[in-house]
Amino acid sequence: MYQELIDHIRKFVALTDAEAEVLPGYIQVHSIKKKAYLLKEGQVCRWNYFVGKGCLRMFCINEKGTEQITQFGIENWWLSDYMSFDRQTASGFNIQAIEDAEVYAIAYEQQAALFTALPQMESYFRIVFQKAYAAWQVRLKYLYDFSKEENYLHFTGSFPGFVQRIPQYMLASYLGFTPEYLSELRKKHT
Amino acid sequence: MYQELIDHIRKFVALTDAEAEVLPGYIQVHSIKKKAYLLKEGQVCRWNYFVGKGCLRMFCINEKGTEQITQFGIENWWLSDYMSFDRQTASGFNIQAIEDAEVYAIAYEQQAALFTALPQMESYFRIVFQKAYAAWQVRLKYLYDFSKEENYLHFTGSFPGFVQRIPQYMLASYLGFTPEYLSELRKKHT
DNA sequence: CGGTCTCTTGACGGAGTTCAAAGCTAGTGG
DNA sequence: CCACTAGCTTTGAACTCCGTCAAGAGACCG
Repeated sequence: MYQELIDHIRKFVALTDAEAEVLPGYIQVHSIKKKAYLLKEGQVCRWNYFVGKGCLRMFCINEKGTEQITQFGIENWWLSDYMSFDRQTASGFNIQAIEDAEVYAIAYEQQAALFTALPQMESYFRIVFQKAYAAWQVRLKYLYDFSKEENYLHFTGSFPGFVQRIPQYMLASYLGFTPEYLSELRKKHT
Repeated sequence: MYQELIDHIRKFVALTDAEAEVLPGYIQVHSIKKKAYLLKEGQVCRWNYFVGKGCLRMFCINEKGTEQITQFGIENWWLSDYMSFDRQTASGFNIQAIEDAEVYAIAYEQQAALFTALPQMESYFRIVFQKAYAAWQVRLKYLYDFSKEENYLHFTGSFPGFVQRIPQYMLASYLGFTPEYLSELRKKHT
């Protein structure tokens, strides 16, 4: 319990065992069944989630009524709609479990208290967000620089294990094209 | 001097006048001429830049040899290649001034000392990065959800003043299409 | 002024979408 | 543990958005 989170925090900042015991006062554990929703479009996003086990997806519904996946959340990754979370306004996203999952969740109202109790958590999140933003810059470079075919090859080459965990149509949605075209690419590349 | 930066910091955390006087010990001011480079592909990114005046662009060169703009940096915005900055590895990006600019720059080696001297700066950057990441999530939603035409209309509608500051071909590059197609869109929408 | 950027125009081509239908797979209940 | 069904994946044909290429017209700076 809390072990995945504690391990992750200790990769970036110091945290004594005594301090780690304080975490449950500010961060909850939620067990999520496959297909359950952690956030629905139109709601105010109350939680910032850390994935301990399992896999989440974040998506929105476009004007044609199809789901558009923008992010996956896997083990050791923080996921939330940060615009909605930060401003406590209605979200334009959905977050759903695509496997049974165990997540650690910080409520919006408890965030400030956590930073007061454990100031190094402020530092931890500074580092986490900086790295997440850095990863985004790289992702955007690929998105713009390469064709959809090249993006597919790059992604499957980089995360072969992950690709097998999710249905093809979700991969297609994440990469920004149709399941039909993905099928064509798969045939082409044996 | 330092006023734009101090004002920005004070939007998010407390900073006394005495503390503000410490900033020049850790953060430098650079005056940049139009077209000058702040970072070139292949270099290690040493600096994290805050734009006080002027406008920067971040771009990479794709395999066809054309420039692909991924971000602009305008007043009150932090800009850097955070992957290269964080890991001190070779960058895949260029950063260039597209107007004469005045920027505040934190060197990689001074970052830790700044956070020790002014712990609230850690909190400030946590907030800055969280908001930048939130803005990215929204940008990605638009990128995937809408056609290039809709993206063009949305961007020009949202930032009419900014669009007039930059050449058309840079706008086309940022939005992910060709100057020729942008020209077509402009004609179509009077 | 003259030359180099920048923007426009139009013809053509191709990457990727849409639609419809058929084949598969996996979960569920009996 | 099997059978049935709903959801997932594949196929193929028609179509369309947008890129490429080439050439000309402005616009800006020295």
